Amino acid sequence: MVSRKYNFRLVERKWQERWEKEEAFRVTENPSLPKFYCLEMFPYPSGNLHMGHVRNYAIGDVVARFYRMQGYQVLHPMGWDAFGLPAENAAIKHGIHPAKWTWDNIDNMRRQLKLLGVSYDWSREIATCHPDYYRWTQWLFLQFYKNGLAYRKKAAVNWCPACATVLANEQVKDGKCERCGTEVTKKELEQWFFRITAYADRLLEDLKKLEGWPEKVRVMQENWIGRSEGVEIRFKLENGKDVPVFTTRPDTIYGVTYIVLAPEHPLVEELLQGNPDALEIKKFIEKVRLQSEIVRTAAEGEKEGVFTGAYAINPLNGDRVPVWIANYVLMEYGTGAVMGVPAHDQRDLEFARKYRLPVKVVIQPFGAEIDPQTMEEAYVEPGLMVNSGPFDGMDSEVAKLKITEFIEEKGYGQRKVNYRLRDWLISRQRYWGAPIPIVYCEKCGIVPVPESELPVLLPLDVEFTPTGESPLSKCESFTKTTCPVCGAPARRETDTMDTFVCSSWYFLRYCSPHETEKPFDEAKLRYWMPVDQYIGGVEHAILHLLYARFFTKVLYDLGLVPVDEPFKNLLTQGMVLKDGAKMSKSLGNVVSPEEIIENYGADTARLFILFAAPPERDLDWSDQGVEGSFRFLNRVWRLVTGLAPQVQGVAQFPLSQDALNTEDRSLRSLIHRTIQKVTVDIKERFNFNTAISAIMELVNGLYHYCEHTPEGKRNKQVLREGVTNLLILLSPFAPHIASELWEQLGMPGDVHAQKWPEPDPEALVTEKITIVVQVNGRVRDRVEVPAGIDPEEMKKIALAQPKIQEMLSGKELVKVICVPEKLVNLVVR
RNA sequence: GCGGGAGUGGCGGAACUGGCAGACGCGCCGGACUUAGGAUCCGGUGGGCAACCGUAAGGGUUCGAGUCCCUUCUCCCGCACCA
Repeated sequence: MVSRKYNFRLVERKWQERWEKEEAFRVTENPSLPKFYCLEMFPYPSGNLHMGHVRNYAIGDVVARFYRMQGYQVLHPMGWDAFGLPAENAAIKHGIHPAKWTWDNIDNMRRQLKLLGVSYDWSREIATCHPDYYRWTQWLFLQFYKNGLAYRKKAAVNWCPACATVLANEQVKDGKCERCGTEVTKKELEQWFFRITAYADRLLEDLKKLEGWPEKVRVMQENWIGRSEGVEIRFKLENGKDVPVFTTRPDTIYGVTYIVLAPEHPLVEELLQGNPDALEIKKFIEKVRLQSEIVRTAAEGEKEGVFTGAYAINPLNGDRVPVWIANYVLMEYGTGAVMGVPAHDQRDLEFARKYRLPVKVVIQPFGAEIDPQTMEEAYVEPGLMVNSGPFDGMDSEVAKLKITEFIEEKGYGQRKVNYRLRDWLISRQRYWGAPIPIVYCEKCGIVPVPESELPVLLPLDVEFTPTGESPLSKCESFTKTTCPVCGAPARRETDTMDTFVCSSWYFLRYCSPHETEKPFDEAKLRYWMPVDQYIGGVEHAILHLLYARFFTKVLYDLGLVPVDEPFKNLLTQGMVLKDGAKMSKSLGNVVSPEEIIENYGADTARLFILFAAPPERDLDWSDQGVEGSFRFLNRVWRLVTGLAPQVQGVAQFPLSQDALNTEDRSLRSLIHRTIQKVTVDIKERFNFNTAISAIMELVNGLYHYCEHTPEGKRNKQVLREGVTNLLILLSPFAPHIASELWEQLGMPGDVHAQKWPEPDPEALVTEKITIVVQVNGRVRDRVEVPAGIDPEEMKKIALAQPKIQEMLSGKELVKVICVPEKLVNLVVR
């Protein structure tokens, strides 16, 4: 029985229920099949799906369904990045417990995801806030700790007053909190760090392996890690102490006219002893410390400094240079001290001019001369060495190496590689996160919680106050404990872990989500890892993607994970915009996925979002575009239901091309060209928009065939071939309607379980082709010729065309270019 | 400033290694069917009456350039006193 109208609500509900009941997308390891791990970044359970999610999961589902039909064992899981601040804010604002808020949100979003019809193996669902999960997050923390990769230190850290917690460097954007936009301040706190800098080199080096990643993301990570090679040189202070400075320009060392320390530099204190201006200087230091990150690190920011009264000796030429303190030197990078070379460094020049410090040129441009008195811009290019003792006359690029060698020989310093990357601050003064499994004992100090006592459970009966103070620190039943080593009364760590810790290993957990003895089963990791295709927003280019790589490398080194890179291929999708702007409540341009699904169905929503733009590009939401996609699905529905009586029960005989007439052949050719195009577009190019347009052309072609061929004369086998392939090709994009029509045609099995078709080479062969005839590069005529035509023959035919003859009369034929089976270009004068 | 990407009809976007610019869709115009059509089906649709002109602008290479090279402009994204 065939229903006439496309009732998407009925169709979608029916198939969603069936997939759920049959657990249609559940997978297990099957060593006899090739595997494919398709992963989309799991969402934070904010409560509702937004269009960005729909796009992300629609893309992922096309990939997953496609590979499944290609015969792969496809792991396609979903879960929840469920710890985080919004849950806590909801608790403060509405008095709902973060746990309840989170779990309710998860329920709602799971429901919405199911409305989308994404082919997940729901049996593998995980939530990072579940004790069965965060137990292993804690366990991993302990492994890091045992291996010296988790440590505690006091440092000036980023503090977000609004979130009332510290932040990692990666989570500060333009001096503002990446989450809430509040200006970040500095706070001196003792905090937990992960030693990601120990992996800086490998994180950088292995980017080269990630050929399946967008160049853009690799470059961003490269810049973030910020490796620079240089020399650390010790300048001697007059009190006998050494000040090491880091420079990438040892060739400019003879041009040093002063030394600058960061205001936080440990030597500052003693340098000021006995200085009558010490009070003034300390005031300056205090002022700089209070300067926000934005002011202090703005490139165009005013450089400010004070003279300490002390001098240092340049070890290479014995110059006595003043030691200054300035706001533009950062304690966190290098040694917290730099050598000032105003002639060859723009920042130093600006500083020197302001404070009337001498400028000394030590590199002159080849064939030119710059004057230190009048120069307005530092000369940073290579050139000829001058004023540099034994190195005079050398090319500065050569001198760079020679001076480095000289410094090392003399013991003035050594080569050094510095990174911009800092260690990852993972402590958060918040409640809704994985507790750091550490106990502080008066006698034993920092004591890790024994693995057997994990998880350190988050207590549920805590109080939330609007001040944002960590509820854990006030929860005595939690903080009061005994030392696991000596049994004495002890205090628990009350900070929780950055949620990025939780998301740094979830892709491993999916491989064995119910494992109770360990975080993951190695045999299963060996089967599934790495993730073959990872899909998500580019906003995680540094944060999550760098952390996840770091975790994978650490776990690889510990022998726990068989791969050292987690994500083989990465697709970063563009944003979903409305009227050219990001969808936001304040702009009032939010389109709700649930509303679209309600009015048009999930298939339409998915189809539109995949058709409107290639995945990496931003996509502007268009209500009319949605209408168009909806119209197309209706067109498919009418076509297939209309043809059903003609193709039902028609056997799929091997077709012989010879038996077909011209129309049948050309339809068959279209069918197979479509198969070819859709396959390539999904598999090799991720161009879902063009894949869908090819399917649309097939539908147009089928309509066209029917219009021009009366029912009695239609070739039922070709029609059947067309309609069944249409549904198969459509099924990754619009799975519900494809499933329903497949069933209505009486085809055996489910469409999603069909083998992905391969184009028939015989059908792809066309006997006639149209070639283009150009005169002087301009198209002048088109001729139909037999395929496989000899180039000489092509030329002859081209020249014989009346139009061409006419154009050529009275001209001299200079040259004939022939692209076989494509075009003939006649060059005339 | 440095790095990455992008500029193609009224709009979203096609065009693999240089070889018919504008596929497909939206919108618009016309026709058919209709009591009606905002449904559906069919046809048309870069500009110009034409020769011709058209892929941000200018130059170059080539028989031939949206595609390759040089110069410039605009927009988006990332990083930004990192020594």
